[in-house]
Amino acid sequence: MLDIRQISADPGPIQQALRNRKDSFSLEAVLAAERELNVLRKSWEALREQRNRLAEEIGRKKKGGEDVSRQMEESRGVNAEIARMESDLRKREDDVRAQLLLLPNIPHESVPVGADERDNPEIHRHGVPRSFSFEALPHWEIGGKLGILDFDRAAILSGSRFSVLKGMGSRLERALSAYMLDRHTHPGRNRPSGKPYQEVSVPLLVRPEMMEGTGQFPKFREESFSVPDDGLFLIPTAEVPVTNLHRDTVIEEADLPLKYVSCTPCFRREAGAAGKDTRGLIRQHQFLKVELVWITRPETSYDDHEELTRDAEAILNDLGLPYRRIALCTGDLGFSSAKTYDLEVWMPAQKVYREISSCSNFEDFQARRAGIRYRPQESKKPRPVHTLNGSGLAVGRTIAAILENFQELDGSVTIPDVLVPYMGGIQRIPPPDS
RNA sequence: GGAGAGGUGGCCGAGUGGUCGAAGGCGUCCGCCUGCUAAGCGGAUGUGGGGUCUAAAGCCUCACCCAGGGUUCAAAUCCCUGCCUCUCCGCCA
Repeated sequence: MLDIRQISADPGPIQQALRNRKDSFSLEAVLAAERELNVLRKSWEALREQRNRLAEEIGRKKKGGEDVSRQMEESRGVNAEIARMESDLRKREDDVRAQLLLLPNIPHESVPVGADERDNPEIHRHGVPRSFSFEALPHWEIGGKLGILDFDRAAILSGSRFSVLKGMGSRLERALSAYMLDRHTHPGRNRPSGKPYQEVSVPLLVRPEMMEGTGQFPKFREESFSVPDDGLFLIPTAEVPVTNLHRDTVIEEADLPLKYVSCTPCFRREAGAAGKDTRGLIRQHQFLKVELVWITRPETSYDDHEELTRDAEAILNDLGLPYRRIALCTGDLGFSSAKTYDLEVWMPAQKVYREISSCSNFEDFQARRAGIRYRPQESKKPRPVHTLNGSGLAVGRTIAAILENFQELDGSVTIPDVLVPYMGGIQRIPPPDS
Protein backbone atom coordinates (compact mmCIF):
# COMPACT_ATOMS: atom_id res chain seq x y z
CA MET A 1 0.00 0.00 0.00
CA LEU A 2 1.24 3.44 -0.85
CA ASP A 3 1.05 6.43 1.45
CA ILE A 4 -1.95 8.59 0.56
CA ARG A 5 -0.23 11.75 1.74
CA GLN A 6 2.73 11.04 -0.48
CA ILE A 7 0.39 10.50 -3.40
CA SER A 8 -1.45 13.75 -2.89
CA ALA A 9 1.80 15.64 -2.41
CA ASP A 10 3.10 14.59 -5.83
CA PRO A 11 0.82 12.40 -7.95
CA GLY A 12 2.77 12.85 -11.20
CA PRO A 13 5.40 10.11 -10.88
CA ILE A 14 2.82 7.69 -9.55
CA GLN A 15 0.52 8.39 -12.47
CA GLN A 16 3.42 7.69 -14.82
CA ALA A 17 4.29 4.49 -12.97
CA LEU A 18 0.71 3.29 -13.38
CA ARG A 19 0.88 3.93 -17.10
CA ASN A 20 4.15 1.98 -17.32
CA ARG A 21 2.49 -0.86 -15.51
CA LYS A 22 -0.50 -0.80 -17.83
CA ASP A 23 -2.68 -0.38 -14.76
CA SER A 24 -6.03 1.41 -15.06
CA PHE A 25 -6.21 2.62 -11.45
CA SER A 26 -7.72 6.12 -11.13
CA LEU A 27 -5.61 8.38 -8.95
CA GLU A 28 -8.01 11.32 -9.31
CA ALA A 29 -10.84 9.33 -7.75
CA VAL A 30 -8.92 8.44 -4.57
CA LEU A 31 -7.43 11.87 -4.21
CA ALA A 32 -10.85 13.51 -4.47
CA ALA A 33 -12.31 11.04 -1.98
CA GLU A 34 -9.41 11.70 0.37
CA ARG A 35 -9.90 15.45 0.22
CA GLU A 36 -13.60 15.17 1.04
CA LEU A 37 -12.79 12.77 3.82
CA ASN A 38 -10.37 15.23 5.38
CA VAL A 39 -12.94 18.00 5.48
CA LEU A 40 -15.46 15.72 7.12
CA ARG A 41 -12.95 14.36 9.56
CA LYS A 42 -12.08 17.82 10.75
CA SER A 43 -15.65 18.81 11.56
CA TRP A 44 -16.12 15.45 13.23
CA GLU A 45 -13.06 16.09 15.40
CA ALA A 46 -14.34 19.55 16.30
CA LEU A 47 -17.59 18.04 17.48
CA ARG A 48 -15.76 15.43 19.52
CA GLU A 49 -13.81 18.20 21.15
CA GLN A 50 -17.01 20.02 22.04
CA ARG A 51 -18.48 16.86 23.47
CA ASN A 52 -15.38 16.20 25.56
CA ARG A 53 -15.52 19.73 26.98
CA LEU A 54 -19.18 19.39 27.92
CA ALA A 55 -18.63 16.02 29.58
CA GLU A 56 -15.79 17.48 31.60
CA GLU A 57 -17.85 20.49 32.61
CA ILE A 58 -20.76 18.28 33.66
CA GLY A 59 -18.50 16.16 35.79
CA ARG A 60 -16.98 19.18 37.48
CA LYS A 61 -20.25 21.00 38.16
CA LYS A 62 -22.09 17.92 39.28
CA LYS A 63 -19.48 17.39 41.94
CA GLY A 64 -20.20 20.92 43.18
CA GLY A 65 -23.92 20.20 43.27
CA GLU A 66 -24.74 22.53 40.39
CA ASP A 67 -27.55 21.94 37.96
CA VAL A 68 -26.24 20.53 34.69
CA SER A 69 -29.43 19.67 32.83
CA ARG A 70 -28.75 22.37 30.22
CA GLN A 71 -25.29 20.99 29.42
CA MET A 72 -26.61 17.47 29.27
CA GLU A 73 -29.24 18.56 26.81
CA GLU A 74 -26.61 20.28 24.68
CA SER A 75 -24.37 17.29 24.81
CA ARG A 76 -27.17 15.05 23.62
CA GLY A 77 -27.55 17.31 20.62
CA VAL A 78 -23.84 17.20 19.81
CA ASN A 79 -23.82 13.44 20.18
CA ALA A 80 -26.68 13.07 17.75
CA GLU A 81 -24.74 15.15 15.25
CA ILE A 82 -21.60 13.05 15.75
CA ALA A 83 -23.55 9.85 15.31
CA ARG A 84 -25.06 11.19 12.11
CA MET A 85 -21.63 11.94 10.67
CA GLU A 86 -20.00 8.75 11.74
CA SER A 87 -21.64 6.28 9.40
CA ASP A 88 -20.83 8.51 6.45
CA LEU A 89 -17.28 9.00 7.66
CA ARG A 90 -16.81 5.28 8.12
CA LYS A 91 -18.13 4.56 4.67
CA ARG A 92 -15.76 7.05 3.09
CA GLU A 93 -12.77 5.79 5.05
CA ASP A 94 -13.49 2.24 3.99
CA ASP A 95 -13.86 3.39 0.42
CA VAL A 96 -10.50 5.20 0.34
CA ARG A 97 -8.77 2.26 1.93
CA ALA A 98 -10.42 -0.19 -0.45
CA GLN A 99 -9.19 1.86 -3.37
CA LEU A 100 -5.67 2.16 -1.99
CA LEU A 101 -5.49 -1.59 -1.50
CA LEU A 102 -5.98 -1.98 -5.25
CA LEU A 103 -3.19 0.43 -6.11
CA PRO A 104 -0.08 -1.50 -7.17
CA ASN A 105 3.46 -0.75 -6.08
CA ILE A 106 5.64 1.73 -7.94
CA PRO A 107 8.42 0.12 -10.01
CA HIS A 108 11.97 1.00 -8.98
CA GLU A 109 13.85 3.33 -11.31
CA SER A 110 16.12 0.48 -12.40
CA VAL A 111 13.17 -1.52 -13.75
CA PRO A 112 13.04 -1.40 -17.55
CA VAL A 113 9.89 0.05 -19.04
CA GLY A 114 8.09 -2.48 -21.20
CA ALA A 115 4.72 -3.85 -22.19
CA ASP A 116 4.86 -7.57 -21.38
CA GLU A 117 7.16 -10.55 -20.83
CA ARG A 118 8.71 -10.15 -24.27
CA ASP A 119 10.34 -6.96 -23.00
CA ASN A 120 12.05 -8.63 -20.04
CA PRO A 121 15.80 -8.26 -20.54
CA GLU A 122 18.11 -11.17 -19.81
CA ILE A 123 20.69 -10.31 -17.18
CA HIS A 124 22.95 -13.34 -17.51
CA ARG A 125 23.14 -17.08 -18.19
CA HIS A 126 24.92 -19.87 -16.38
CA GLY A 127 25.64 -23.36 -17.60
CA VAL A 128 25.44 -24.76 -21.10
CA PRO A 129 22.40 -26.78 -22.13
CA ARG A 130 23.52 -30.31 -22.72
CA SER A 131 23.35 -31.75 -26.21
CA PHE A 132 21.48 -35.04 -26.33
CA SER A 133 22.40 -37.97 -28.57
CA PHE A 134 18.75 -39.02 -28.37
CA GLU A 135 15.46 -37.20 -28.19
CA ALA A 136 15.06 -35.66 -24.76
CA LEU A 137 11.77 -36.71 -23.20
CA PRO A 138 9.52 -34.46 -21.17
CA HIS A 139 9.71 -35.11 -17.44
CA TRP A 140 6.20 -36.55 -17.17
CA GLU A 141 7.14 -39.31 -19.58
CA ILE A 142 10.41 -40.00 -17.80
CA GLY A 143 8.66 -40.01 -14.44
CA GLY A 144 5.90 -42.27 -15.74
CA LYS A 145 8.32 -44.81 -17.13
CA LEU A 146 10.38 -44.82 -13.96
CA GLY A 147 7.23 -45.30 -11.91
CA ILE A 148 7.99 -42.29 -9.73
CA LEU A 149 5.31 -39.89 -11.01
CA ASP A 150 1.61 -40.66 -11.25
CA PHE A 151 -0.82 -38.04 -12.48
CA ASP A 152 -3.67 -40.47 -13.16
CA ARG A 153 -4.06 -41.59 -9.60
CA ALA A 154 -3.69 -37.98 -8.43
CA ALA A 155 -6.57 -37.02 -10.71
CA ILE A 156 -8.73 -39.69 -9.10
CA LEU A 157 -7.84 -38.41 -5.66
CA SER A 158 -8.16 -34.70 -6.28
CA GLY A 159 -8.71 -33.80 -9.92
CA SER A 160 -6.42 -32.21 -12.47
CA ARG A 161 -3.21 -30.37 -11.58
CA PHE A 162 -2.32 -32.66 -8.73
CA SER A 163 0.46 -35.22 -8.63
CA VAL A 164 1.57 -38.30 -6.77
CA LEU A 165 5.28 -38.89 -6.28
CA LYS A 166 6.37 -42.44 -5.59
CA GLY A 167 9.54 -44.18 -4.52
CA MET A 168 12.60 -42.34 -5.77
CA GLY A 169 10.41 -39.47 -6.90
CA SER A 170 9.15 -38.86 -3.42
CA ARG A 171 12.64 -39.36 -2.09
CA LEU A 172 13.97 -36.81 -4.56
CA GLU A 173 11.45 -34.25 -3.33
CA ARG A 174 12.55 -34.82 0.24
CA ALA A 175 16.22 -34.71 -0.73
CA LEU A 176 15.83 -31.43 -2.59
CA SER A 177 13.90 -29.79 0.23
CA ALA A 178 16.44 -30.88 2.81
CA TYR A 179 19.35 -29.87 0.63
CA MET A 180 17.98 -26.40 -0.06
CA LEU A 181 17.18 -25.80 3.61
CA ASP A 182 20.63 -26.96 4.65
CA ARG A 183 22.29 -24.79 2.04
CA HIS A 184 20.46 -21.65 3.06
CA THR A 185 20.83 -22.16 6.79
CA HIS A 186 24.54 -22.93 6.49
CA PRO A 187 26.60 -20.09 7.99
CA GLY A 188 28.83 -20.02 4.91
CA ARG A 189 31.05 -17.27 3.66
CA ASN A 190 30.38 -14.67 1.00
CA ARG A 191 27.30 -13.37 2.69
CA PRO A 192 27.41 -9.58 2.58
CA SER A 193 24.54 -9.48 5.07
CA GLY A 194 26.68 -11.49 7.47
CA LYS A 195 24.16 -14.07 8.55
CA PRO A 196 22.48 -17.25 7.37
CA TYR A 197 18.78 -17.84 7.02
CA GLN A 198 16.75 -19.04 9.96
CA GLU A 199 14.53 -21.98 9.15
CA VAL A 200 10.87 -21.65 10.12
CA SER A 201 7.84 -23.90 9.89
CA VAL A 202 4.61 -21.98 9.64
CA PRO A 203 0.85 -22.49 9.38
CA LEU A 204 -0.47 -23.35 5.94
CA LEU A 205 -3.87 -21.86 6.72
CA VAL A 206 -4.03 -18.15 7.44
CA ARG A 207 -6.53 -15.41 8.12
CA PRO A 208 -7.51 -13.08 5.29
CA GLU A 209 -5.63 -10.18 6.93
CA MET A 210 -2.37 -11.99 6.26
CA MET A 211 -3.22 -12.33 2.60
CA GLU A 212 -4.00 -8.64 2.51
CA GLY A 213 -0.74 -7.87 4.28
CA THR A 214 1.43 -9.38 1.58
CA GLY A 215 -0.77 -8.12 -1.25
CA GLN A 216 -2.65 -11.22 -2.44
CA PHE A 217 -5.93 -9.73 -1.24
CA PRO A 218 -8.19 -8.11 -2.20
CA LYS A 219 -7.17 -8.18 -5.85
CA PHE A 220 -6.33 -11.87 -6.27
CA ARG A 221 -8.84 -13.49 -3.98
CA GLU A 222 -10.11 -15.85 -6.69
CA GLU A 223 -6.60 -17.28 -6.96
CA SER A 224 -6.68 -18.79 -3.50
CA PHE A 225 -8.23 -21.88 -1.95
CA SER A 226 -10.33 -21.21 1.11
CA VAL A 227 -11.81 -22.99 4.08
CA PRO A 228 -15.03 -20.99 4.40
CA ASP A 229 -16.31 -22.65 7.57
CA ASP A 230 -13.32 -21.30 9.44
CA GLY A 231 -12.62 -18.13 7.49
CA LEU A 232 -9.14 -19.35 6.58
CA PHE A 233 -7.15 -19.53 3.36
CA LEU A 234 -4.54 -21.96 2.11
CA ILE A 235 -1.27 -20.17 1.57
CA PRO A 236 -0.16 -19.67 -2.05
CA THR A 237 3.43 -19.27 -0.82
CA ALA A 238 5.30 -19.29 2.49
CA GLU A 239 5.85 -15.57 1.91
CA VAL A 240 2.41 -14.94 3.44
CA PRO A 241 2.84 -16.45 6.91
CA VAL A 242 6.58 -15.76 7.12
CA THR A 243 6.39 -12.06 6.27
CA ASN A 244 3.41 -11.67 8.58
CA LEU A 245 5.38 -13.18 11.46
CA HIS A 246 6.33 -9.58 12.21
CA ARG A 247 2.99 -7.95 11.51
CA ASP A 248 2.12 -5.01 13.78
CA THR A 249 5.47 -4.90 15.50
CA VAL A 250 8.44 -2.57 15.77
CA ILE A 251 11.85 -4.22 15.22
CA GLU A 252 15.09 -2.81 16.60
CA GLU A 253 17.39 -1.76 13.80
CA ALA A 254 20.26 -3.80 15.22
CA ASP A 255 18.21 -6.95 14.60
CA LEU A 256 17.91 -6.26 10.87
CA PRO A 257 18.07 -7.89 8.46
CA LEU A 258 15.86 -10.79 9.49
CA LYS A 259 16.32 -13.66 7.07
CA TYR A 260 14.03 -16.66 6.96
CA VAL A 261 13.84 -19.80 4.90
CA SER A 262 10.73 -21.94 4.95
CA CYS A 263 9.73 -25.04 3.04
CA THR A 264 5.98 -25.37 2.62
CA PRO A 265 3.38 -26.73 0.29
CA CYS A 266 1.80 -23.94 -1.76
CA PHE A 267 -1.77 -23.92 -3.00
CA ARG A 268 -2.96 -22.04 -6.05
CA ARG A 269 -6.19 -22.25 -7.97
CA GLU A 270 -4.50 -21.21 -11.23
CA ALA A 271 -7.83 -19.68 -12.17
CA GLY A 272 -6.49 -17.76 -15.13
CA ALA A 273 -4.35 -20.57 -16.49
CA ALA A 274 -6.94 -22.81 -18.12
CA GLY A 275 -5.32 -24.91 -20.81
CA LYS A 276 -1.76 -23.78 -20.00
CA ASP A 277 0.86 -26.30 -18.86
CA THR A 278 -1.70 -29.01 -18.42
CA ARG A 279 0.89 -31.77 -18.36
CA GLY A 280 3.61 -32.41 -15.85
CA LEU A 281 4.75 -30.74 -12.69
CA ILE A 282 5.05 -27.21 -13.98
CA ARG A 283 1.67 -25.80 -12.98
CA GLN A 284 0.06 -27.60 -10.07
CA HIS A 285 -2.62 -26.70 -7.55
CA GLN A 286 -0.28 -27.92 -4.84
CA PHE A 287 3.50 -27.84 -4.90
CA LEU A 288 6.40 -27.70 -2.50
CA LYS A 289 8.54 -24.58 -2.42
CA VAL A 290 11.50 -23.37 -0.39
CA GLU A 291 11.00 -19.66 0.17
CA LEU A 292 13.50 -17.01 1.23
CA VAL A 293 12.16 -13.96 3.08
CA TRP A 294 14.05 -10.87 4.21
CA ILE A 295 12.94 -8.05 6.46
CA THR A 296 15.48 -5.32 6.06
CA ARG A 297 16.43 -1.64 6.07
CA PRO A 298 15.31 0.64 3.26
CA GLU A 299 18.90 1.77 2.74
CA THR A 300 20.19 -1.71 1.92
CA SER A 301 17.20 -3.42 0.36
CA TYR A 302 18.45 -3.30 -3.22
CA ASP A 303 21.83 -4.76 -2.28
CA ASP A 304 19.96 -7.33 -0.25
CA HIS A 305 17.80 -8.13 -3.24
CA GLU A 306 20.94 -8.97 -5.23
CA GLU A 307 22.20 -11.18 -2.42
CA LEU A 308 18.88 -12.99 -2.11
CA THR A 309 18.79 -13.64 -5.84
CA ARG A 310 22.34 -15.00 -5.74
CA ASP A 311 21.30 -17.30 -2.89
CA ALA A 312 18.58 -18.74 -5.12
CA GLU A 313 20.98 -19.04 -8.04
CA ALA A 314 23.44 -20.90 -5.85
CA ILE A 315 21.05 -23.85 -5.71
CA LEU A 316 20.85 -24.04 -9.50
CA ASN A 317 24.63 -23.81 -9.69
CA ASP A 318 25.04 -26.59 -7.14
CA LEU A 319 22.67 -28.85 -9.01
CA GLY A 320 24.36 -28.17 -12.32
CA LEU A 321 21.21 -26.96 -13.98
CA PRO A 322 21.58 -24.38 -16.78
CA TYR A 323 19.63 -21.23 -16.06
CA ARG A 324 19.35 -17.57 -16.82
CA ARG A 325 18.29 -14.51 -14.88
CA ILE A 326 15.86 -12.04 -16.34
CA ALA A 327 14.56 -8.74 -14.99
CA LEU A 328 10.83 -8.19 -15.18
CA CYS A 329 9.85 -5.06 -17.05
CA THR A 330 7.22 -2.63 -15.76
CA GLY A 331 4.42 -4.27 -17.71
CA ASP A 332 5.16 -7.73 -16.32
CA LEU A 333 5.89 -6.80 -12.72
CA GLY A 334 3.75 -8.36 -9.98
CA PHE A 335 1.22 -6.23 -8.15
CA SER A 336 3.18 -5.80 -4.91
CA SER A 337 6.68 -5.73 -6.31
CA ALA A 338 8.95 -2.77 -6.97
CA LYS A 339 11.55 -4.95 -8.70
CA THR A 340 11.68 -8.60 -9.63
CA TYR A 341 14.25 -10.99 -11.09
CA ASP A 342 13.02 -14.29 -12.42
CA LEU A 343 15.33 -17.28 -12.60
CA GLU A 344 14.55 -19.60 -15.48
CA VAL A 345 15.86 -23.14 -15.74
CA TRP A 346 16.59 -24.90 -19.01
CA MET A 347 14.01 -27.54 -19.94
CA PRO A 348 15.50 -29.75 -22.69
CA ALA A 349 12.28 -31.39 -23.90
CA GLN A 350 10.63 -28.13 -24.86
CA LYS A 351 13.98 -26.40 -25.37
CA VAL A 352 12.92 -23.36 -23.37
CA TYR A 353 13.87 -21.64 -20.15
CA ARG A 354 11.07 -21.97 -17.57
CA GLU A 355 10.57 -19.88 -14.44
CA ILE A 356 11.80 -21.69 -11.33
CA SER A 357 12.26 -18.75 -8.98
CA SER A 358 11.01 -15.20 -8.64
CA CYS A 359 12.93 -12.80 -6.40
CA SER A 360 11.31 -9.49 -5.50
CA ASN A 361 11.87 -6.34 -3.52
CA PHE A 362 8.57 -4.99 -2.23
CA GLU A 363 10.14 -1.97 -0.56
CA ASP A 364 7.64 -0.78 2.09
CA PHE A 365 4.54 -1.87 0.18
CA GLN A 366 3.89 -4.99 2.25
CA ALA A 367 5.32 -3.41 5.40
CA ARG A 368 2.67 -0.69 5.34
CA ARG A 369 -0.13 -3.16 4.81
CA ALA A 370 1.10 -5.49 7.51
CA GLY A 371 2.34 -2.83 9.94
CA ILE A 372 5.96 -4.01 10.05
CA ARG A 373 8.27 -1.24 11.22
CA TYR A 374 11.71 -0.75 12.67
CA ARG A 375 13.19 1.81 14.99
CA PRO A 376 16.18 3.53 13.37
CA GLN A 377 19.14 3.81 15.72
CA GLU A 378 19.53 7.57 15.40
CA SER A 379 15.85 8.49 15.70
CA LYS A 380 13.10 7.01 17.77
CA LYS A 381 10.36 7.29 15.21
CA PRO A 382 9.44 3.90 13.75
CA ARG A 383 9.56 3.56 9.95
CA PRO A 384 8.25 0.81 7.69
CA VAL A 385 10.80 -1.86 6.84
CA HIS A 386 11.47 -3.19 3.39
CA THR A 387 10.50 -6.77 2.63
CA LEU A 388 11.99 -9.12 0.05
CA ASN A 389 11.36 -12.65 -0.94
CA GLY A 390 12.22 -15.23 -3.53
CA SER A 391 11.93 -18.91 -4.23
CA GLY A 392 15.00 -20.84 -3.38
CA LEU A 393 13.65 -22.91 -5.22
CA ALA A 394 10.29 -24.26 -6.32
CA VAL A 395 10.82 -27.94 -5.54
CA GLY A 396 8.33 -29.42 -8.01
CA ARG A 397 9.82 -27.57 -10.93
CA THR A 398 13.31 -28.51 -9.79
CA ILE A 399 12.32 -32.18 -9.89
CA ALA A 400 11.07 -31.67 -13.43
CA ALA A 401 14.31 -29.96 -14.42
CA ILE A 402 16.47 -32.71 -12.92
CA LEU A 403 14.53 -35.46 -14.65
CA GLU A 404 14.80 -33.74 -18.01
CA ASN A 405 18.36 -32.46 -17.83
CA PHE A 406 19.91 -35.60 -16.38
CA GLN A 407 17.98 -38.30 -18.26
CA GLU A 408 19.97 -41.00 -19.99
CA LEU A 409 19.36 -43.07 -23.09
CA ASP A 410 18.37 -46.12 -21.06
CA GLY A 411 15.66 -44.12 -19.25
CA SER A 412 17.59 -43.70 -16.01
CA VAL A 413 18.24 -40.35 -14.37
CA THR A 414 21.56 -39.28 -12.85
CA ILE A 415 21.36 -37.70 -9.40
CA PRO A 416 23.36 -34.45 -9.02
CA ASP A 417 26.40 -34.98 -6.78
CA VAL A 418 25.23 -32.64 -4.03
CA LEU A 419 22.03 -34.63 -3.66
CA VAL A 420 23.61 -38.09 -3.47
CA PRO A 421 24.07 -37.98 0.31
CA TYR A 422 20.44 -36.94 0.63
CA MET A 423 19.39 -39.86 -1.57
CA GLY A 424 20.96 -42.44 0.68
CA GLY A 425 24.04 -42.70 -1.52
CA ILE A 426 22.12 -43.49 -4.68
CA GLN A 427 23.77 -41.96 -7.74
CA ARG A 428 21.06 -42.58 -10.24
CA ILE A 429 17.47 -43.62 -10.49
CA PRO A 430 17.74 -46.95 -12.28
CA PRO A 431 16.13 -47.56 -15.65
CA PRO A 432 12.60 -48.97 -15.80
CA ASP A 433 13.52 -52.59 -16.62
CA SER A 434 16.13 -53.17 -13.96
C1' G B 1 -16.17 -30.09 22.49
C1' G B 2 -17.60 -28.71 28.09
C1' A B 3 -16.41 -25.51 32.59
C1' G B 4 -13.76 -21.47 34.66
C1' A B 5 -10.05 -17.21 34.63
C1' G B 6 -7.99 -13.40 31.96
C1' G B 7 -6.45 -9.89 27.83
C1' U B 8 -3.86 -2.35 30.23
C1' G B 9 2.28 1.33 27.77
C1' G B 10 9.11 -2.12 25.63
C1' C B 11 8.16 -5.57 30.07
C1' C B 12 5.69 -6.44 35.03
C1' G B 13 1.51 -4.51 37.23
C1' A B 14 -2.57 -0.97 39.62
C1' G B 15 -6.86 1.26 38.15
C1' U B 16 -14.77 3.14 43.35
C1' G B 17 -18.19 5.19 35.51
C1' G B 18 -16.07 11.61 35.48
C1' U B 19 -10.06 16.03 35.48
C1' C B 20 -6.76 8.54 33.21
C1' G B 21 -2.98 8.14 27.96
C1' A B 22 -3.45 5.78 32.43
C1' A B 23 -0.32 4.91 39.69
C1' G B 24 3.96 2.06 40.98
C1' G B 25 8.03 -0.89 39.51
C1' C B 26 11.56 -2.75 35.79
C1' G B 27 14.06 -1.48 31.48
C1' U B 28 16.00 2.47 28.33
C1' C B 29 17.96 7.51 27.59
C1' C B 30 20.07 12.29 29.43
C1' G B 31 22.36 14.80 33.39
C1' C B 32 24.67 14.94 38.51
C1' C B 33 27.72 12.47 41.87
C1' U B 34 31.93 9.06 42.11
C1' G B 35 39.61 6.53 41.41
C1' C B 36 36.75 2.62 37.84
C1' U B 37 32.34 -0.27 38.17
C1' A B 38 28.11 -0.73 41.16
C1' A B 39 24.94 2.00 44.07
C1' G B 40 22.67 6.83 44.79
C1' C B 41 20.20 11.50 43.17
C1' G B 42 17.39 14.52 39.40
C1' G B 43 14.86 14.45 34.84
C1' A B 44 12.94 12.27 30.37
C1' U B 45 10.64 8.02 28.06
C1' G B 46 3.71 4.98 23.75
C1' U B 47 1.55 5.13 18.60
C1' G B 48 -0.99 7.48 14.67
C1' G B 49 -3.65 11.92 12.75
C1' G B 50 -4.91 17.36 12.65
C1' G B 51 -3.55 22.47 14.02
C1' U B 52 -0.03 26.42 15.46
C1' C B 53 5.25 27.79 13.90
C1' U B 54 9.95 29.82 8.39
C1' A B 55 11.62 25.08 10.67
C1' A B 56 12.71 22.22 14.93
C1' A B 57 11.28 22.33 19.93
C1' G B 58 7.07 23.54 22.43
C1' C B 59 1.96 24.16 22.77
C1' C B 60 -3.34 22.97 21.42
C1' U B 61 -6.40 19.03 19.76
C1' C B 62 -8.64 14.01 17.93
C1' A B 63 -8.22 8.72 18.21
C1' C B 64 -6.16 4.32 20.52
C1' C B 65 -6.03 0.47 27.58
C1' C B 66 -7.38 -7.14 22.22
C1' A B 67 -11.44 -6.20 18.17
C1' G B 68 -16.53 -4.82 17.06
C1' G B 69 -21.20 -3.32 18.89
C1' G B 70 -24.29 -1.32 23.13
C1' U B 71 -25.72 1.56 27.81
C1' U B 72 -24.50 6.77 29.51
C1' C B 73 -24.02 13.79 29.28
C1' A B 74 -19.34 10.85 30.22
C1' A B 75 -16.47 3.93 29.51
C1' A B 76 -9.77 1.17 30.50
C1' U B 77 -13.85 0.75 34.14
C1' C B 78 -20.84 -1.61 33.01
C1' C B 79 -23.44 -5.07 29.10
C1' C B 80 -23.23 -8.24 24.47
C1' U B 81 -20.46 -10.68 20.52
C1' G B 82 -15.90 -12.22 18.36
C1' C B 83 -10.66 -13.34 18.62
C1' C B 84 -6.65 -14.84 21.61
C1' U B 85 -4.14 -16.78 26.16
C1' C B 86 -4.15 -19.77 30.65
C1' U B 87 -6.31 -23.79 34.02
C1' C B 88 -9.43 -28.19 34.58
C1' C B 89 -12.34 -32.11 32.03
C1' G B 90 -13.24 -34.82 27.45
C1' C B 91 -11.17 -36.27 22.71
C1' C B 92 -7.02 -36.94 19.63
C1' A B 93 -1.92 -37.36 15.56
